[in-house]
Amino acid sequence: MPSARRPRSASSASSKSASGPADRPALHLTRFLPYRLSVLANTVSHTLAKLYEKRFGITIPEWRIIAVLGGGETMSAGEIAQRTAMDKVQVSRAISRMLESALIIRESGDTDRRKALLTLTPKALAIYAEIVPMALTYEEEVTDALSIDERAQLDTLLSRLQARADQLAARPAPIAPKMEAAPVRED
Amino acid sequence: MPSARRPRSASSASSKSASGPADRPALHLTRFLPYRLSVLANTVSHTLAKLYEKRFGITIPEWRIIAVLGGGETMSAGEIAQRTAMDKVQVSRAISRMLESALIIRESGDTDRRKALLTLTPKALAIYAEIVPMALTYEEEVTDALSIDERAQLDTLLSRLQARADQLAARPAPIAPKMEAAPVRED
DNA sequence: TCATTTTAGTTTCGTTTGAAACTGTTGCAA
DNA sequence: TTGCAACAGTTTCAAACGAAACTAAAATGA
Repeated sequence: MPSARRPRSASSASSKSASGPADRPALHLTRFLPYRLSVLANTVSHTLAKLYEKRFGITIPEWRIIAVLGGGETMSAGEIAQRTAMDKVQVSRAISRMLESALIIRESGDTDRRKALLTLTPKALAIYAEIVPMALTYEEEVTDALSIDERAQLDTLLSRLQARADQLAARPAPIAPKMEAAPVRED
Repeated sequence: MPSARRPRSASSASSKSASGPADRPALHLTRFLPYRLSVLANTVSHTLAKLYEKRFGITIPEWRIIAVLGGGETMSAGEIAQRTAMDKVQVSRAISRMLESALIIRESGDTDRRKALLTLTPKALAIYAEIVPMALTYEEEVTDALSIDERAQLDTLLSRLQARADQLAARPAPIAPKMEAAPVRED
């Protein structure tokens, strides 16, 4: 059943004559990996976020920061950005919200005053302690849809895909802007 | 190797002697499914979006609409929303952008004048014809990281997870505890 | 029939986002 | 030293978003 293949005959479709829809490559969104990933990730994130947003009044970025600092460690905003895969703007904003709500403490670094050292407050650690079981429970509820073997497969697949996706993302944009045949541009 | 399990108890090496951190559940973001899905989906979507945003000046929602109407069909905004998994507001806005850039045509329905019938213009169909091969190529580049068997597995796993996630999302929120103040004690 | 509810889609409003510009700090090198 | 590039974070600004309110057109039903 998984062998449902997509018509992959993209090669000869470049004709502008557009007459024969026969060999026009088609794309079914519901089978298209980027779409599927996006929808799934959204469903999962939103469901989870609702659980803790209501309860603790924190957003996804704040939750992520709490997650990486939850062990009580101290780190810089840049390091948080790396570990949470958020960009520095997002981290900066989340931190200022958290400063206001007393979830985080910022101290100026001694050696390098550009880097601020960030640590969770006890209040945030308490949230962490409450939220983690919720999060793990939800994760388990989702993965309950899979057998043990499948969960291992999933782990492997996601890692592989992420590695490849990172690689492709790092690839510089096609060097030639290829404006030739700009068939769609009107202004 | 893929069966690396998550250590469900914190790494006991908590330097603080404070209380009993021994059995405090920990969560490593990099192994947490919602996070992994979110990062992967983002990487993939963004990389792909860059390919066509630059080239055609369309956004992700617009691309999705083009994708579902690319066969030349006509459908209502509501149907588009369903098929693209976007909400009606998002669809409405994407459509008005597309009307401005002459990518779509809106006709009032005969039988039901609430429903507008939407069809792509030739210009949009041309974009579709160009974008689909790009999109499929990108998808293949990503899935090249997987064996044939693994691609089939991925298909299965994603479907299962989506089904479960939908089911959990539909579940009514736990009887709103909705504590207004101090859901978390400070000490 | 006329009032009410439901459905389709749009608008509004406050928030969130991302890219780019900006501030302040450090490292480096002439 | 000074001068400048690189770095860490923040701010700005316009676009994008989501929830809820809104308009308009069916459907329901009394």
